[in-house]
Amino acid sequence: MSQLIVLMGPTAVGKSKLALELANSLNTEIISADSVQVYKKLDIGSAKIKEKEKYASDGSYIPHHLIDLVEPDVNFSVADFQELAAKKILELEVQHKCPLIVGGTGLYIQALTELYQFPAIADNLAFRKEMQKKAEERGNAYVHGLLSKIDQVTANQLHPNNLRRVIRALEVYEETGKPFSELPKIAKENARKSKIFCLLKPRATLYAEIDQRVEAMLAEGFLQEVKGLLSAGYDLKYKSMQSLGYRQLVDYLQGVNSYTTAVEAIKQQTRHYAKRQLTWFRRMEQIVYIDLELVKNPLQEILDKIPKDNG
RNA sequence: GCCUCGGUAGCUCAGUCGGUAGAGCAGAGGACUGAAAAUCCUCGUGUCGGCGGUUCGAUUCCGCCCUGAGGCA
Repeated sequence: MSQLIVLMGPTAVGKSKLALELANSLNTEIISADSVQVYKKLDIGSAKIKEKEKYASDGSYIPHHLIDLVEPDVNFSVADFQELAAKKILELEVQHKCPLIVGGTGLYIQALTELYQFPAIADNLAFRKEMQKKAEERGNAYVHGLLSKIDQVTANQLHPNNLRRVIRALEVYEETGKPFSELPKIAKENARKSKIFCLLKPRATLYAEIDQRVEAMLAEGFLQEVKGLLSAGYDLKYKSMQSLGYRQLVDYLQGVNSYTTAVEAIKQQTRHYAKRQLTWFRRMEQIVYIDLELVKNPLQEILDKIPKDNG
């Protein structure tokens, strides 16, 4: 089994372009690890690569996988990603191509590199709703208290206000009969080696480029895209539409916000998001950081650090 | 020239009946196992425009000056 090559980095840092050249050099294909690009029709706002852009500088076509998997009304999850990515990785290995994972969704990447194990249960939406209602009626602390009774360890780790995850832990208990903290979490015995590269830029540069990219998306017709999605019946109740940029433009189109407020909010929240991504990356182990402002030839730098016995 | 209201954290502003000040936003740090572009937690010292006066003590009261907005001539 070959090792995984991972190229990650915060939003707007310039992953996609470098990924094309890297994939070409390694004679392989790209597996995207992006929680929004999995949705069809969310193109401009997710900065999805266009068909005509999937060519390396020497003209070679680079296939991209795990993009456009489901319609916007399907709720896609990490577990889905993990399963599909594993399948795709296997397919590439059969062709003696080393899997190249490219993306910014930390959880998705870590679910792959650390082989997270997820309990084999279906979403219990009714249960979630019920708990939500309890929280509204009796407070977050009450629901957190319910968790304390059946799983003190997880309860201690979760802030009572982090309702979403408190409810999830309760749901897992409801479905499996076991406390969330006692489930096996990582399948270490099957762990595969991975070489992880993280692209960086100084914070100020990154933030300036985020602003520019938001403007570029709007110039490209982001608002039209959101209008189209809304009129096709995809609204904020779907998680795809709760993605950055989409939700703010929906707010504008529904009269909640002015256009300028919406645009400013997109920029701000994208900055916050980039910061959260960096926090996530920082905790991952054995990351090779590539500062794009310091490294002259990032492609070469990466290639030099990939062990030759690969693939 | 006169009158009125302002000048307090990077921004918008609150406040101190005189005991050196606090919110929101921005920004920073963190958590994260089936919503993750989601969700959640933590972090606020700044010549309180300047110089004087009164006072044990002034950002707060008084005077002058600088400065912004509006009004009257």
